[in-house]
Amino acid sequence: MKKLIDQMTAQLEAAFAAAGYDTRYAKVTLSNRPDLCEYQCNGALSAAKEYHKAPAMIAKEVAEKCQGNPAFESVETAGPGFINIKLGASFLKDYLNEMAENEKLGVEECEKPETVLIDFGGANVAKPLHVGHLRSAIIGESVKRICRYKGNKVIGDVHLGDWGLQMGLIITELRVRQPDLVYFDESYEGEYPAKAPFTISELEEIYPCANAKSKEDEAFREEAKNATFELQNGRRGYLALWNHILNVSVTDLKRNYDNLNVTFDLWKKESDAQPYIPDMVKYLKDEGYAHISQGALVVDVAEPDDTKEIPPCMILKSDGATLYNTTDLATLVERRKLFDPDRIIYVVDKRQGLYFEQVFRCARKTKLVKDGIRLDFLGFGTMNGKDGKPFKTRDGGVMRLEHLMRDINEAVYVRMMENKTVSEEEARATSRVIGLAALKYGDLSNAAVKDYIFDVDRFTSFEGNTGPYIQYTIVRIQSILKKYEALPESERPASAIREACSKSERDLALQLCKFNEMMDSAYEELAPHKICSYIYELSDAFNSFYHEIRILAEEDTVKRAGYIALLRLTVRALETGIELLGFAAPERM
RNA sequence: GCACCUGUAGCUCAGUGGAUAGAGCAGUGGCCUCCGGAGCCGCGUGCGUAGGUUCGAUUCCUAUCAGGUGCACCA
Repeated sequence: MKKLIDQMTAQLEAAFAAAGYDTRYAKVTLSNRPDLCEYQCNGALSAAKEYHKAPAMIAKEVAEKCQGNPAFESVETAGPGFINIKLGASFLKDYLNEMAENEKLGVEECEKPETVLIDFGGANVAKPLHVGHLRSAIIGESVKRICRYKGNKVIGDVHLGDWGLQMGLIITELRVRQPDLVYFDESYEGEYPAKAPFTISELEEIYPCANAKSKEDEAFREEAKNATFELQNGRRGYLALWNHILNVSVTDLKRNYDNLNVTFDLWKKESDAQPYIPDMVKYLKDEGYAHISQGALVVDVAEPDDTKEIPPCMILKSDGATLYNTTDLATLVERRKLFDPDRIIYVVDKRQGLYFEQVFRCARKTKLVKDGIRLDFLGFGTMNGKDGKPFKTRDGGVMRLEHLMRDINEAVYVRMMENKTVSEEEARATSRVIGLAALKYGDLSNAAVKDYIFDVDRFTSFEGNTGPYIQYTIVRIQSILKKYEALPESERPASAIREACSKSERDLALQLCKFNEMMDSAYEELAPHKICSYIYELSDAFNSFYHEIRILAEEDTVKRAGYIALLRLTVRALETGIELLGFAAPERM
């Protein structure tokens, strides 16, 4: 369905043409003076120069060509040459009814749907998820849903970190603790036990311990490096241990992501890309892309018009070992082979911006990726505490994601018990749904690139621009709809949305019309926060309408049915919005 | 040193080459015989600074200041 603003522009194009002006000046925009008009066109101002004519004159001529057009209630000129537009009531009503019948609320799918792979989550094996992973998961999930809504084939990949030094560290520490395990016996040739020799909580304790040790103990670090090397070269016992670590971790990660309502289509891992490395390195050498610099194998990626110095992209370290770059490049090769994506979006901490710039340039230059592929780096800022510094626990440690969610749910629960007389059991269950909304909306309502301040008190206060407010509005509308459905059928005549007859009703209608425009821009810019502000404004518009109009008490049953149709559309827009953000509304709250 | 990101109201954040820059919180004054008051309706403060381009700049460009971040063998 064509965006309302484009339909307006088409009308204005006809008027500009009829008045003898170029149609490129006809662009209609949302009014920034809602007191004067709903939409506006500023083209007369810019056309003035080309036609050597006063902008007000041009505006007047164009406005005259619009008179009598049923799409408009009025087209007037104002100031130095603004063209102010109000929509025709009937046109507006028709637009909404068409939107209501459309499965996607009028949002058009991409003309050329793409295969989009989204790399997000940032999880590592054997490390618990902490707040640092929160943004990647939340933003990535929403971006995934937005891209899918626009009709693309979208693949979400967690791309697990399972192959670096961390694995060597864990293996080495395990060896210190349990030297007698068969995994360390090189002469052992039998089957290894099916059960892991550790639990997830032990694993989570082992890694930080080993990591700390490696920073102080040179010998331990060397041993860990060696273990990493042996693992990567296929030492049987280490591979078996690695498998255990992987299984135990993934089970735990899935549980955590489930709680966040975040899912992945793929659970690929760094190690999956390993088989592609030898051929890739050979190719880079044979084709003359790579050369030795300071002992390491690198590909130059600097370009003449760079404003900054871009270091070369390293393929192999001077000791011949692979590194993160190698794996990421090999992953691109793997993805091309398995999925042939048209676009890959990395949802990663913005501090890795330069690094990804190198990788992307290298991949393009060496043609490891297909021509025309879009490689997007969606970098996000840091989540800070109230003091403006990176979010920490009270004693200065890294906050685990589980604990963060538990705290939020608890805060919501406490508030629910204060407010209403819901059963404890129901409050428990509902507080999880609301807590998730508070958490996600609090994050997503900020532009991703910016650092933002995470404030539990604010997010769980449930007042103003928050996830719970949106949920509340949905619950409220659903409650009205349920009451309406319970009426006898004879009192519920069929009716579509009717022409608005009050200011608040018209405002609500106008806000609904912007849905597909908003969606397109959220998609173009990969900007979930645009959905947040839209649904907030829509909730606001609904609540004003609700306070002004007695919906169920309306005696004219056809008129009442028209209101109900408007409410149904409103609640669909809100629910679609939160669905795209990655959370849902409870039945009651 | 070089580069990137960010500077908008007391606080947390939106926003735009156009007319009078918006929300929420906090403060404050109203609204429950009425569909859910987690709500609604009021009240006031701001585009870091200086130049430039433009009919018009908070937006684009340049300089400058402040905060954050990054600059090949970590990921």
